[in-house]
Amino acid sequence: MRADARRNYDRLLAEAGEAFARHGIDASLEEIAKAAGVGIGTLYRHFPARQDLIVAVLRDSIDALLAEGERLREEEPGEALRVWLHAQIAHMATTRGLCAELIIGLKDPASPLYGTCHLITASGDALLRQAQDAGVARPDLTIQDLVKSLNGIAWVAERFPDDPGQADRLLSLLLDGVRVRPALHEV
Amino acid sequence: MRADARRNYDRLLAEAGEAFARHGIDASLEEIAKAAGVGIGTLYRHFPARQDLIVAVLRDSIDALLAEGERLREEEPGEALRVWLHAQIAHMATTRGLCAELIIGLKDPASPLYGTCHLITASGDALLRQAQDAGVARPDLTIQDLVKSLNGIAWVAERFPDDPGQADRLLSLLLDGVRVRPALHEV
DNA sequence: AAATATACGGAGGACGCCTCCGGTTATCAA
DNA sequence: TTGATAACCGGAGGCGTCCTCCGTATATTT
Repeated sequence: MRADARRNYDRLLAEAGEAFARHGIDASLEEIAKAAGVGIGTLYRHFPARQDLIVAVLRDSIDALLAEGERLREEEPGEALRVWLHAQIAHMATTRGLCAELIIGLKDPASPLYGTCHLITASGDALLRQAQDAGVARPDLTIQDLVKSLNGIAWVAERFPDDPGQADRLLSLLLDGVRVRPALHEV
Repeated sequence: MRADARRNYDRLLAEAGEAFARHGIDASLEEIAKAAGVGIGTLYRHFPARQDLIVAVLRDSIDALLAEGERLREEEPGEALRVWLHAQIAHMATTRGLCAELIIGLKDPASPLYGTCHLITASGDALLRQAQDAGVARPDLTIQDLVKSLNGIAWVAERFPDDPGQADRLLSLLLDGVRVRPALHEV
């Protein structure tokens, strides 16, 4: 990689991080290029799709999340799952529109986010299974549905930025359910 | 209202219904105007904001939903709530992007959907309270959080059109919770 | 039939995405 | 040091969408 290319790549990454944080993940790519002092063509050469830019920006925080998932396997299963869920929600709350992008990455093998999303899912799957084996989580629940519910919660919370407790309340509801007495074999 | 205006209004409504059903609620307004054989200016005069068009298109189905809510007050509380939740989900699944629009209408008093959304919420509130009084729904749950969860589920399901059971599974999960034994006073 | 209130249409400015290619520059070999 | 060349850069331009504005046309009324 040529030195000038590297320089531009780094600048773009920095400005993209800034822009995503400020304007959400749909920030204007032309703005990002301009802020990086680079033509729009250069941005597209380095990051052919918006998702490529996203994965690059998020790499560090996602690595941290995966490490946390690893660590939690040593904890008490029920609590480990709860903490993991909170961590996921908190991460998605980091950037407006992120949950929408992640849910696309979850189902579209062509998305640059596909691999990452499935690593996260696998990380959660281990914790869910532990909880199920310990008898503290419904045995018929799949990690796919759990992750989707999580995305849904993050999506909702994103729309109520004035209510900081929103995501936690919805997550608690998901954990405990609407019904007072759960009826496992009713549905 | 002048006769030609009325004619154009009706045509726009019909074409909008068609377009929303086919392309989702973000369908191009210029396309709708063209399909109705009308200038874009005419569309904007009749429906200054996209939401005005949406409420007009949805009026009938929402009236039906409200009537159903009314009817359900006569049923057994727990079952009534469950049916109502399913009906809401089914309605949102009608049009791609609808749940996103509704959740905006829920919080923004300036939105043309505000009134409608709160009528629906009120309708659900009656059923939730009945269920709570009957001891079959968590007493600390608010209708606001319940409706938001519903929107989240609809949003997720919208992204998995190939999985028709998606919404129902997530709704069941919401009803019964992740945990096997709910811990009411734990959170 | 004339007057008037009402409604129509689409040009045009703004913005965002993405492609394409003529011009520039870093790098390496001689 | 000096070409040669492969790699890289920039932004104009085509496209689609939103929304506004105002000169023109037409329904309605007197």
